[in-house]
Amino acid sequence: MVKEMCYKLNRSSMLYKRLMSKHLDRLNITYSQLMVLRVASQEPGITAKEILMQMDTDKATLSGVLARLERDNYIYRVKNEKDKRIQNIFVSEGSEKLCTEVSIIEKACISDLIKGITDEEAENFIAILDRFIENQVLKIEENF
Amino acid sequence: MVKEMCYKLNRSSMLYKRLMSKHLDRLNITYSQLMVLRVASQEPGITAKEILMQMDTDKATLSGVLARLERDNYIYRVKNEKDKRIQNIFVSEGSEKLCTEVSIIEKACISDLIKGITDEEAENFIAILDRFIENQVLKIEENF
DNA sequence: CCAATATAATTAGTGTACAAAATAATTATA
DNA sequence: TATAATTATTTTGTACACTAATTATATTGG
Repeated sequence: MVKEMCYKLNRSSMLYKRLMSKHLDRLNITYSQLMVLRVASQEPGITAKEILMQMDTDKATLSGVLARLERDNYIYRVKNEKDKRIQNIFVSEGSEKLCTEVSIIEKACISDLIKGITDEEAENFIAILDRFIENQVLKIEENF
Repeated sequence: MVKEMCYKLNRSSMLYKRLMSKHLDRLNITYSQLMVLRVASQEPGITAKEILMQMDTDKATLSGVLARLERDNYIYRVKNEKDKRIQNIFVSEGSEKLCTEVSIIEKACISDLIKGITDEEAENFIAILDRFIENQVLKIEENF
């Protein structure tokens, strides 16, 4: 039962990435990059560490994503003078526009995915998923 | 709402892979490899094409997974004489044992994940997830 | 029979996830 | 003040997902 749940969660996640990337290709940005860009645009001067805390991803992965965002001029980084280990991250001009543009695409992209699922069902679904995720986090922490 | 669902599905999927890979590390096999090995062990002489049809993954990805499974002696491949484009896949001795061993680990690993979720809730959850996945598949096909 | 087409599988290239190690700068401690 | 520990980030190495292109073989229509 749980095995089935896990398998299907994985499958759904894979399908979502496949679907989104098809649409994002045209804008020359990936889903992961976009997620980071969104967080960064909310808080000018944010550091990699702070992004990490908000996103529960891996620091090495984030490092790569930031490098590619910088390479493609979506963000720029400024060395912090007080603490030279830190770089402050700022989104470039136009990145904000890109974010809203993507939001529109995302809406269109996911609009049909709730077909045949009522609001109540979706709510119950999310509630159970939340509990499941909580259990997963606990289990991971317990196995350090 | 759907956006929240998608985000959480991704997160749960990521956590599951993280959790499983921690346990599988000891056995020197990855989750993807295991999934393929399981399918292959069900049907001796299966071809890559047939595995693909059962698993909805990418043929290039599968090619890599099979190469690593062969490299580590979990499977071996025999050129088909009738159609030389095809290789028939067989699992090596001991792979069956590995599969059952992993099943035990998997059970222990996911046992706590349903805590606080009743059987009925899990059933409803899977039913909605199935509908959601169906919609995703439709949407992907529609955007070719 | 042969050129066009289809099929099975691999290769090359990009991006992502994660572990482990390295680097560089800061802070705590003896 | 020298040394140790911690922190922020990058680098390295492995595995995957996906796209596009390629290789090798089979099949088909003229």
